[in-house]
Amino acid sequence: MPKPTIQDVARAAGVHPATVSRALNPALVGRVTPATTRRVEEAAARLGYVPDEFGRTLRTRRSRMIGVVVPDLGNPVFPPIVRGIEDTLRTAGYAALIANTDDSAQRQEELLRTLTARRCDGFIIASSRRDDRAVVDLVNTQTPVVLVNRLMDTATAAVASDDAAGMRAAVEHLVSLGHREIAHVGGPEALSMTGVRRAAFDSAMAAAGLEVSPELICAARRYTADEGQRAFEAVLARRVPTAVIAGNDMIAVGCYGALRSRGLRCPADVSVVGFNNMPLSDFLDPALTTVAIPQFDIGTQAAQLVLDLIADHPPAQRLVPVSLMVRGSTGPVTCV
Amino acid sequence: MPKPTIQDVARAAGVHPATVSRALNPALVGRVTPATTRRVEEAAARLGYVPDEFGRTLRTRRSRMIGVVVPDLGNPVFPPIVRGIEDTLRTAGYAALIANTDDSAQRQEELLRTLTARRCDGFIIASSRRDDRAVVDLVNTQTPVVLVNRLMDTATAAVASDDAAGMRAAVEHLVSLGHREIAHVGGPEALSMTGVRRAAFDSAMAAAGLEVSPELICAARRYTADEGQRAFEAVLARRVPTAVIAGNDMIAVGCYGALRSRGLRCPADVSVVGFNNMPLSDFLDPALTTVAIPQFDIGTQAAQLVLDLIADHPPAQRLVPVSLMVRGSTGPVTCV
DNA sequence: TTGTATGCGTTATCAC
DNA sequence: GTGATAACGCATACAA
Repeated sequence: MPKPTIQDVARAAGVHPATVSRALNPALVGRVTPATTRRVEEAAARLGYVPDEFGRTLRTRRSRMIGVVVPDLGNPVFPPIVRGIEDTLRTAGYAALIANTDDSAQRQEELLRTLTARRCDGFIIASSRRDDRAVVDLVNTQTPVVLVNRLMDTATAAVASDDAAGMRAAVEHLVSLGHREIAHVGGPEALSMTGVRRAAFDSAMAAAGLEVSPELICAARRYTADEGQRAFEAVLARRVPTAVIAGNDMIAVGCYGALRSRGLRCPADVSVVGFNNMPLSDFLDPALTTVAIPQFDIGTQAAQLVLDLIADHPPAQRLVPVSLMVRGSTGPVTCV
Repeated sequence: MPKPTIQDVARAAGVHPATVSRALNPALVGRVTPATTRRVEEAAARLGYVPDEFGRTLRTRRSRMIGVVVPDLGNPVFPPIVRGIEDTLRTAGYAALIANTDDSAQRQEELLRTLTARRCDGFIIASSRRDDRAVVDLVNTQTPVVLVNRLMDTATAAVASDDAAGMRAAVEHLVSLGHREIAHVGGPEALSMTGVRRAAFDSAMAAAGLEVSPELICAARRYTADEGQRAFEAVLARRVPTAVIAGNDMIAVGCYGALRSRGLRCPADVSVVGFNNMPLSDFLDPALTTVAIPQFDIGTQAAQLVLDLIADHPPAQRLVPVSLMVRGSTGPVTCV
């Protein structure tokens, strides 16, 4: 038997469909007599009626769906964020439509088109390129958009980790261990996060009175272990630093690989610091010292911000605090 | 300006909306004159018209959305599966609506209700309890359902890893290293996967001519590192085996923790084998020997199966091959 | 308090 | 080959 509609309930309760709609709408309590309400509720329960979100969307022009755009769910930092988003949205009666861009601008544009065609009420975008026409366009059409880990301008809602503070803490930690030759392996230049963390690295180094040596800086082509390894191997071929700060934990894992492939030990020869505190980073070999960002919380806040935008609140920005998790991958400089 | 509708395109092209629909439908090529088609396509391009999936759903009664139900996206084994699903669905013009159950039967029931209210065309369910009324009901209503890692009966489409073969390979590997005292830490009894892997363990042990000692068997309350550690600590308090096979990799990570907390070394004192080959399992300390299941591929196949069901193919079942990844967490029994 | 009428965007089905 | 029409399920402004 097909799913019962509001019509079926109306027939069963001997009332008009509109009355069923009102009786079942908690916001309209008092506009229907208790007796009628009870009859309707009974009929609905008996038939197993669940209001069709689709019909509701059609009428209200609200789909209660949020498009969630991430670079790659396979990167362990994103699942906790997505869970935070999903839990918060579900509690509010919303659903998340998740899409992966693999950092491709073209793919992202397609996805946003598709998600728009599905009438998403808003977007949470955790995948931000520097030249993000598609996102700018979206914001300009008054669509609720929340950026994750990117502040665009004050008119756009966003939640981001305090990367500058994190980078300072990382550099200070390494300096306190005696390091002065500190490398940085960032991600793809096209992503805004890369620039933010790179700039944070530069100023943290300057604040510590250290020079940033150009030959100790490089960019992985993606935020993955493979590309991180390849990038750091290029650095090591030029000069071996005493420590490296990676653009994120996956790149840090790649740095582990690069060190191994050259017979260097971590942290005895080179200390490694990651970024994000992704799941399992504490179980790596060695356990990774990393700048912890509150992943689940970032997801929660992003969801809350997009719900706020939908409720016509002005766009807000949140900078969430980070903390350095000191583990086994960093140690004092060993004299040769 | 609001999103253009088919009406706007019709006006701009000087034709009827129905003609626009036909002209833009690749399946109906030839039913509209080339000249008209070109006029329509030009108007659509000029206005930036994208057919509204919502209106289409209303009319065709097909939402092109698939509900994807997983226990917890935070478990590293699921993101690759979900990516396989999502990539395949997107290529076919479908979208994935993802929901986490946290292994709660009640939550799963709610989610299925919600997803049904959103008119999902089908479901991929990777979260299967033994007593899964909600899923059985769903299947009975002729809704396309694909189970992941659970075979229910021959009438239900499913894709599962060949856990029996994997468990045999794990036991044989340990036996070849001289192990005879092999423990098993499974997951919650209520989940079907737990029973499957437990039974596979029993028969693999029998096939190797080994006794299964009841005091070396136990069940974690969840498939997490914390619960795995707690469960294995209980085993260790009774008797220390020379090896343990975990119900999945997160439990194996918990076993690492339990060994450490008792001052035992892996693999010198106790060898550990995991299940799933989740991301980063090769970067753990020590690198985890584990039964590898083709996660992305499982997702791809699950998506294909649900699309097949929607296309009215009969339900198919796929048993995907597994392979044992031998790494640092297993070694020969050391004589005391 | 309840019933009536309407429209959301699209496409299948008919009629021309 | 193209136009007209109806229908999908619901919520709301308006009428009774």
